[in-house]
Amino acid sequence: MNASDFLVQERQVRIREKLATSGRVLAGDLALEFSVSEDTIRRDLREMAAAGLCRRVYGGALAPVPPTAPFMERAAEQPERKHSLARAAVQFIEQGMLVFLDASSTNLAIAREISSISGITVATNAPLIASALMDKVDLILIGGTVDRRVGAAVGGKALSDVALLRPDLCILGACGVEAQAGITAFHLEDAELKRVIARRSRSVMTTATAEKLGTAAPHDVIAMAECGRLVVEQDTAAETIRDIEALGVEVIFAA
Amino acid sequence: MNASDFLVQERQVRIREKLATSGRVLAGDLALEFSVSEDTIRRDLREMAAAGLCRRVYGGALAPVPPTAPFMERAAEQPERKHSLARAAVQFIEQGMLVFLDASSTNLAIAREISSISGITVATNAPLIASALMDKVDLILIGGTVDRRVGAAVGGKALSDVALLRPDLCILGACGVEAQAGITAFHLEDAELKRVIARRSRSVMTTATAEKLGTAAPHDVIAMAECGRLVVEQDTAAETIRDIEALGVEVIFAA
DNA sequence: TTCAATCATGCATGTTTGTGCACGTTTATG
DNA sequence: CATAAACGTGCACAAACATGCATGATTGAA
Repeated sequence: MNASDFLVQERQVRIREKLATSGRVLAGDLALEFSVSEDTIRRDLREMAAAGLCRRVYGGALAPVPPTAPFMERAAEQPERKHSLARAAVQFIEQGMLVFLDASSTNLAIAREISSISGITVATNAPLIASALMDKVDLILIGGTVDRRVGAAVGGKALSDVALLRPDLCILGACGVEAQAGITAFHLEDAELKRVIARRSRSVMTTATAEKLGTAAPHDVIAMAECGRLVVEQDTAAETIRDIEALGVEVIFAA
Repeated sequence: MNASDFLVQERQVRIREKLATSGRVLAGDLALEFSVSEDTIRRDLREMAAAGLCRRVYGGALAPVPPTAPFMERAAEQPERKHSLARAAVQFIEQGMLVFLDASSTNLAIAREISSISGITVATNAPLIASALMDKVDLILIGGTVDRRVGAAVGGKALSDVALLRPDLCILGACGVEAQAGITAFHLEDAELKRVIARRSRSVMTTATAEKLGTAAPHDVIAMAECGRLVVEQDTAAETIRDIEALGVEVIFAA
């Protein structure tokens, strides 16, 4: 049947190779190249996307954005979903508060949303978030060596600096959120900083888009139970929510 | 259908790149470049604007600059003049250097220009400059309380942090540059920080657009003679240049 | 071998998405 | 005020899409 017969796995490996080299792939081209129907290619791509090996787009697929990519890149990904999470999160910020905003694309959305509130102070280790807030609120910049992947200062200097703060509210950015593993970061230094500031804060809050929920990442930050509030999307699986609420975490639904 | 077919996402990424480099984009040009109708381009731009990735304007779009400290408002003023100063200044940055970039609109232009150089480390107290450099160079962020007028950290914390650095090159932003008064800042804390970092640097450089030259501001930073190099525009008055060169400062003309 | 179960695939179906065009409105500029 | 360019919107159409189903190949146990 297959003129140049490929096993499914072979084909998908070839697609991955093409993605790695050119960064993009068209369904039509692939169908022609492997002499299968576009339907089959689409099935492949769907499968691969589910495994995080590519990003499905209309017409083909793109190389996956590495989760360690500068978080600004990810800010563009699902703006309206992040925006609704941000709107929900911002409601917990009250006048007079000292808020710590961790580095994350959703927190950047929060920073943009924050415009209306006055009389608050925000501390952050992320230059992009700081830029967005500079002329809106009183701002404390956490310095140190900037990690390119995280997009924020995370070194020893940053650690000792955040240890001087005592925020009323800490909004963590998370790589993954899972009932057992807790809130996770991508590397150790980032996790360490998140842990320190979270422990020093009067309350801790996190936002989680669907794809982050249930994801376990290598380094945990704090146990789920230590996070007071979690903002999730409306259509989040009821089971996931039950697991998290069972730990005493207040789950907030974004509009 | 598409002669040089682009996926939608690819096109938008390209537009973002163009925006990042040139700061502006015309709908007509883009339509031609990607061989789609202007309607499509407009839809893209509208979408991107909704995500905060650009600002829609009549005829095209501009790079997003929602935040701007007072000093940054001037960044948009005469982009091409600042750009040429920046190009001239960047040539003095060499591989392996530790460069301190002070808060100023011209320094933001320098940060944007710096893309090509590799193997350098930049330290800055300005979030906007840090944002621009984040994924280009090794970055040291100077923390502290951010002064809204300056657009950078200038408090006691920032002061003690810069005292730990020993840059090869320090590029100062100036409110005014005058042979007698020297390089001046707008308020005391800013001046103090500039002075400390300038004294600690192996070499000091400043850029001055025409309107800054000869301007005396309330607080001086360092005497003109302590500044090794001054980058000025081509059409600067010969008399001004003579006064400054008389103090042993090397004057560089921007192309 | 034989038969059933599983799998990959193509095709037909109805749906969604991106795009261009026509229309009337807004905007910049002389 | 006049004019042309840029604009937003509704509409139409084709391409890309998801899904269900039929088909033929492959596998594994009887």
